[in-house]
Amino acid sequence: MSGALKDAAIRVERPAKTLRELALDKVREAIVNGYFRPGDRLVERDLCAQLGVSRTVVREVLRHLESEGLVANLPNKGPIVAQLDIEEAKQIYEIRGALEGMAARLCAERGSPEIVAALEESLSAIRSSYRDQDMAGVLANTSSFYQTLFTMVDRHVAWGVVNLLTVRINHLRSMTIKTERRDIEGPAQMSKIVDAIRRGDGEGAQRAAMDHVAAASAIAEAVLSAQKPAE
Amino acid sequence: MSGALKDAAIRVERPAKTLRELALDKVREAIVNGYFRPGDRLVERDLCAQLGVSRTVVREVLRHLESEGLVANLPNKGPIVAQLDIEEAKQIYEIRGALEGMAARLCAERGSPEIVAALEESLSAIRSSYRDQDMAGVLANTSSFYQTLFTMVDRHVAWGVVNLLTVRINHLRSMTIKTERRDIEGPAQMSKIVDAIRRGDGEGAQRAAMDHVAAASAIAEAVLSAQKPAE
DNA sequence: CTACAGTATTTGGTAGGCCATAATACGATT
DNA sequence: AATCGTATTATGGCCTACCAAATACTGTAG
Repeated sequence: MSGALKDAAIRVERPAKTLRELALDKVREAIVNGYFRPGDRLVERDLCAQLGVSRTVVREVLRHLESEGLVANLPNKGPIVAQLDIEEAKQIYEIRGALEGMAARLCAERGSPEIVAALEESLSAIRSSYRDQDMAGVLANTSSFYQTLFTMVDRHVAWGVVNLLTVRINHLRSMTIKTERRDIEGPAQMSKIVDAIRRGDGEGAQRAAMDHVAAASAIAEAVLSAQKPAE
Repeated sequence: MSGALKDAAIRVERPAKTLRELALDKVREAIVNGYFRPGDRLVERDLCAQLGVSRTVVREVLRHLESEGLVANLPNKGPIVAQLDIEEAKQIYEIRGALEGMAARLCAERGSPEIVAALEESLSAIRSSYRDQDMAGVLANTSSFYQTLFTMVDRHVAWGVVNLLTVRINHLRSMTIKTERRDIEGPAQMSKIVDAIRRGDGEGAQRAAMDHVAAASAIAEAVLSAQKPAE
């Protein structure tokens, strides 16, 4: 999102986000990075106050988040932040494996150097974020790595699906990347994906991508089952 | 939608569902089976009148359908029924291939006879629906075939994703199943999936599932590109 | 200490109104 | 007649206020 507004720009202004979209982003973010914890009730009127908007807007936002799977609605009790159980998390990782594997294979089969270059750029950004202990940066750059994987072969729908699912496990992601040695192994696994793509090895690229999320899934499972009993 | 309401006296009328959900289903159905056509504007106040509910409800419904991809929102112009372009449809079929292939493989690897039995039941229901020219039945039973595939190995999330995507191409589905010889080839392809599962051949099951949606995708593409120029 | 009645909270849903913007119709001016 | 404002309308976005029903809470009477 660059602020391009120079010459020849018939496009004068930004889409002017509606209040609703602003609120949606705010609440989603609040959930995703833990300001609202799983199981917390999301009382409409409280949200109105906190966001400074009307119930109309809040209700639409809650509906939207509900269909994203971030919010669950107990009948006659109201919306709460969805709880992520371990089984669901595993399934989400599995689906990501299938789709990212597919995208990786397509990238390899296309065999365009631009793809490899773009992926390598993201990858090195990830490595440097790890060096700086910038965990938010790691997440963002990992995301852009995968975005490249999907969009370079024009798989926008699949990318949308992956994104939709990913928000639901976001807090897991931020835990997995902080685990021991993940700073080395994570990029190494992703590097394998890139290597296979460079070789034009579709099968290998797919396997490497699936291995990467499988590893993440295993870590997530360990993290989840370690913290469940404590809670 | 069965009209079961007679006996069972206690069973008064427990809507369980909120008005909102009722309205959501109604509108979704109206879109899915073509009462509202792609590109049609969905004017809030008109919908209020047609559904007999308040704007609040209508707006929530529209938001929900928007996040399902059935409705698009033009800034400053309002919601319209989403247009399905051919590229997007192909991507949806591709994703279904990946996920249904995954599910089929898992079914084969589990190797439980109940799965095979359940799938065969759906399959024969499909065949008999074809015999009766009951196209709605074909769709419903096909859906239940795949539902079995996913839920028998507890992949509810993936099934949810497939469902989400499927509504967007529903009218394509209803056209593909009506094409020449689809009454024979469709079930034959699905039968191959079942056979592979029975053999415990994960690889084969995956391939068969992917072949089946690939065939559907090819037909859909033909149908779409045939009707586009006319329009 | 329990049971129960009353009270508060909160959702689900309704009604209606206000404002901003886009499109369209309608003039008025040249 | 063609063009250039200017009402009007339609509509989305947003708000306030209200009500009914379900749920949770609380204090009191027995």
